[in-house]
Amino acid sequence: MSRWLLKSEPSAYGWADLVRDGGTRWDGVRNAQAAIHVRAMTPGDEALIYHSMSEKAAVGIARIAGPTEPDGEGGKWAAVRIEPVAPLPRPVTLAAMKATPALSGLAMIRQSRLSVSPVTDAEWAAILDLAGA
DNA sequence: GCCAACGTTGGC
DNA sequence: GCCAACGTTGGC
Repeated sequence: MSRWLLKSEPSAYGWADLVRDGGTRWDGVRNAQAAIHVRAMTPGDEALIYHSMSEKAAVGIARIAGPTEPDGEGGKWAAVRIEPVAPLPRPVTLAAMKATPALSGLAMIRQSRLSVSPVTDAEWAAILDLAGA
């Protein structure tokens, strides 16, 4: 099982929307590197939902709920269905992640514009620890 | 509001 | 195929 981080602007679509909907099709990714990550997802993988811009914090855990599907014209891009698993006991801010040595290599930190990025097992554990889980 | 990072577009 | 110009994202 792999682990991921999905970035979203909460005013566009956030954790609360995901919970309300019971799941959603995560589409509209229009970045080649991010699309590679989407295509690498398999059902059962887990993903942190991170709110960018105003909040800058990871807020919940979602599960990849289906196989990746073509997205966009000609299926050039990829989308995947996700479902909410649980909110983090407390949000983990970007500042907290940056202040944690174990997370210095986190893909999202190294490349802030990447909207879909991998999270290693060790990084995942460190983030859940910060979340009080 | 500004700026850095990065991607894309279009002229040559 | 190169590169300048421009657009977008997202942190600060």
